[in-house]
Amino acid sequence: MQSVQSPLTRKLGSFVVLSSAELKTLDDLHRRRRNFVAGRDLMHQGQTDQAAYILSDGWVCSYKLMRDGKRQIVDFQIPGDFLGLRSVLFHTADHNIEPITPVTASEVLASDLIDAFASSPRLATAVLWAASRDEAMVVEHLVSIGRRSALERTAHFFLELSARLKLVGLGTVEGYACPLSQYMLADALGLSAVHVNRVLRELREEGLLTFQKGKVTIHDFEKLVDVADFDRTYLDDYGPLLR
Amino acid sequence: MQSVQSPLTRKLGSFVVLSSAELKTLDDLHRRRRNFVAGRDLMHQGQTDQAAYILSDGWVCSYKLMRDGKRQIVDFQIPGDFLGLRSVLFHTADHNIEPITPVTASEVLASDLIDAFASSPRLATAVLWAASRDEAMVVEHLVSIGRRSALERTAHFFLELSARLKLVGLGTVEGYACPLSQYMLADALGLSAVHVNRVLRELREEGLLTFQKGKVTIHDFEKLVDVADFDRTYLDDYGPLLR
DNA sequence: CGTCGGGTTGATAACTTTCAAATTTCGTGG
DNA sequence: CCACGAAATTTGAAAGTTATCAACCCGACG
Repeated sequence: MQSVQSPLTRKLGSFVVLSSAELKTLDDLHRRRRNFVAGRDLMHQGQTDQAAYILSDGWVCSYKLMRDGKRQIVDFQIPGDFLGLRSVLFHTADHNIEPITPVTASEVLASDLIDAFASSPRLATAVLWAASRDEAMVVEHLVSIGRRSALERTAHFFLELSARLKLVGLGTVEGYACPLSQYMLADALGLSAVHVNRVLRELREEGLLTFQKGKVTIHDFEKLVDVADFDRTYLDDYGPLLR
Repeated sequence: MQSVQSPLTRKLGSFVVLSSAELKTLDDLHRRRRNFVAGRDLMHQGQTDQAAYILSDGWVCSYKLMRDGKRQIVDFQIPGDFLGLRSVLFHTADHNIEPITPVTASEVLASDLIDAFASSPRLATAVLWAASRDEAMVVEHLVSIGRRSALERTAHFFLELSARLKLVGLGTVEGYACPLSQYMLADALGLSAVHVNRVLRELREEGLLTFQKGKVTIHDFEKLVDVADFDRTYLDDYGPLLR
């Protein structure tokens, strides 16, 4: 009987009411804990037969590398997120995963998932929901990079992160801890690091938000939402999941 | 007993060997045919309780609109593709779907899918694989828009389309029919229509490919792959699916 | 201390958009 | 079969955004 919920439990629990049996099943997925150091890839493109993971502590990023060395970060994962679900299905990873901080994650074999789903269809639905939500986020990143200016895009990024972190108890309306460098931001936003720096300065000078020393402080949530054309229903309230 | 395979059957069949019972099940999903005219949205953002569809004839695009009217096309769907799978799961569509040509599609209810999966787990795997492949494509579009130049991005786009169309018998190494306007291309590639036009001219003048009058002609596949930094294994040969 | 990885700033270059206008294509009705 | 209008394509010129290059600063760390 543990008193502290895992981030995954907390996230799924906010969308589906979980029975104690389901809580136990979720808990059991967290056997096989692994630790990883920052900066050393945890998975890379082309690797076959990787397991999936549930991230319980720390941040990672999923990215792709181009021939010429440029990279595009597809998404950051935070506690409660799955890593490499798609790689399991394909038997081959199509992207890299790099721990940004020291990371604790639970290895999940395909069979674990199948067993868990068999024991609770509601859990299966919840996990599928989580996976679809991840896909919706990738789509939103695509829209950001394709059609938002650097400023709008950056604002949107921090708002999305804020919504996600609040969901697992790692952030408030005021702000949150954010261990990213401006280089990583650049690779995620499709910008150069230099330009990210300028955009951050502008956000700061406009009184919208400050990102300094690993901390994001939101000064004016409403104006930020407006600048970013951020959809409030995007992650918070994705409609009734189970009826 | 039909002599011509549906595009979906053809696509799935190229990755999983399907038994005649499975072929029959797939065929049964194509009850409830619907026709749609070009240009009139088939699904739009916020709509609840949409069915999913299997596209059997024509092209559609999935897109999102911004407040200021800009739009980003997330992907085009061609015969054999699913439409709106994610919308079914969320009970709410998070994007719009517009028929680009007159379209024939089969409506698929959630219950149809569940029944089909129950009758054949292999089919379930195949469909999941198709969904993951779609997600992989969105990721690749993200990379394209984030880190490839307009020329590279456009080249990559046409190569991807080529690979997809070949899979359902609608294209050859030489080229394919492509009913897109330069405006749509622009909305998909995150460029302005004017610039798309210039890029197309450059591709033509470099002897790489021609896109004119609804036809794409590939002049130099190898050089195109090189320019686009296109991964040959990307869609053709995604590793052994079922073992 | 000395170095090294961020972060910051200015100057310049490159790429892409925007605006405007001409040209071509294509569907429709005469 | 032709004429007409709407839509799509094409091109030039100018403006705007973002990248690149080059310094410089700063704090962490051996």
